[in-house]
Formats: sequence, structure tokens, C-alpha cells
Amino acid sequence: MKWTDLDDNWCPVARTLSLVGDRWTLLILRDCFLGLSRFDQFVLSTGATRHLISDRLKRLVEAGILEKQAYSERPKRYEYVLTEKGHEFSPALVAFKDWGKKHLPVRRATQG
Amino acid sequence: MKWTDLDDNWCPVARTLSLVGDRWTLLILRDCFLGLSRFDQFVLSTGATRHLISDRLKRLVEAGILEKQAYSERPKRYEYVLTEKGHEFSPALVAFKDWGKKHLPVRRATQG
DNA sequence: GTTTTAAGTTCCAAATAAGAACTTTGTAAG
DNA sequence: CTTACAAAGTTCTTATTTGGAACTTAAAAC
Repeated sequence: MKWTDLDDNWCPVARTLSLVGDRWTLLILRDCFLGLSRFDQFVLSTGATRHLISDRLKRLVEAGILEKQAYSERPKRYEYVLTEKGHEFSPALVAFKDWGKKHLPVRRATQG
Repeated sequence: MKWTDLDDNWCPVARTLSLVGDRWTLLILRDCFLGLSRFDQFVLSTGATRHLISDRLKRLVEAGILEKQAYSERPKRYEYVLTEKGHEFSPALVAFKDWGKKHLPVRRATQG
């Protein structure tokens, strides 16, 4: 079964996962809540390949979670910002953050 | 970058994702909160392959999120139950559920 | 005119996942 | 004892996804 097949599952958790249920998508969303909005920022911050970031941003825009906005006309440059729908996803990330802070302490320093 | 490399990331969200940040793991956890606990139940309920379920359960046990408990001695049979650490993950799933209910209405009926 | 910056896309090798069949350990039925 | 059944995995082969580096496009800066 492909994970996008979950999009019509009876369970709202499964439907949510069909959209954002992978590591990089959620990491991109985290970045958005931290104020990042540009392609290369996501690449640097997440450590994912450009290919993946490209694909996930497309998905998130299609889903109405992010919005592509021009921040420069010449050269044409776009950034990705959270929609209202996207903003309302914050409780999930906060829950992840709280759980991680409590149960997964860092063992050595890294830059992410 | 491999996603398990996120386990020592400075960000608690990233660390959490390194453990549970994939579709099937989160679906298994949902099932646990719904009261399921056995291998074949997870296979049926999630629609994932036995291989995947096997792998993810192993990970979750190693991480101390689930506990393998014998429910029959002969034949030896085990079930998987949430630990305290696992139980404390519920706010994240509740957030997913709420978001899904609000933003992703079902289009046609399915069995999951 | 060469370098730099931003936002992607393309290519190929490597890793992961899908799907079905098979294994193991034991119970119950004929 | 031989067949059937059940639960919990494992194994196998094929398909899909991901990783990593290089390339593209468009304009500005040097």
C-alpha cells in the first residue's frame, strides 16, 4: 500500500499522515514555524536533498498548507509561507517538541 | 543524510522525528491508543506489509515506547503495549486527529 | 565577461518498501 | 499420525524512493 492511499482513510490521523507523515515534510514545517521560508534555507536546515525539498514543498503547496509568494520580481524569486491551515498545525509540532525534550535528551552537540 | 542521523539533532522535534517520523510508525502508535496490541492486528489495521510492521515494532520497543509482553506461554505469544513514555506521546496524535478532522474531510468511505 | 546567488532539475547508484510465499511453534480435529 | 489452523514473524524478488553531486536558468555584482 502506498502512503498517499491513506488520504481517504476513515481515520483523521491516517489522513493527516498521508499528507505530512514523513520526516522531511515535518522538518520543513518546523522550519516554517521557526521563520524560515526559502528553498535553500530548508535544504541547509533540514539536511535533506534539494530533490526532496522540492518535492515536499510542492506537496505542501498543493495541500494548501504553504503558499508560494514572490518576494522579488526580477529575478523572480519565491518563498514559502504558512497559510492559516498550516498555522493550525502548530499544536502537533509543539507536542513533538515537548515529547522530544522530555524523552530524548541530546547526547552530543550538532548543528542542524 | 539518513533520517536516523537526526537522533542527536539540537532540535527536539527532529530527534522525535528520527524515532517516530514515518507514516507506519505513527499509524502503529495510533492503533495502540485505540487498544490494538498484536502483530496481525497492526498488519490488518494499517495496511502495511508484515515486514514493515516487524521492523517498526522492533524500533519502538528498542526506543522504550512499546513493551513486548507475553500473553500466552505455550505457544509463546507476545503483544505490544504502550509504556509510560509511549502514553505521553498521545498529545501529538490528538493534534494530528484534530487537524485532520478539521482540514481533511473524507471524500469516500474506506475501511482501514 | 566571469563569479555569485537563488531556486530548482537531472542523473545514476544505493537504500527502502511492496507483495506474496514460507517458517516456526503449538493446538485441535479426524 | 496426518491434516488444518492460528499467531508471529522471516525470506525472497521486484518496484519505488532517496541520496549526492552536477547541471540549469536568470539576473546582479564585480
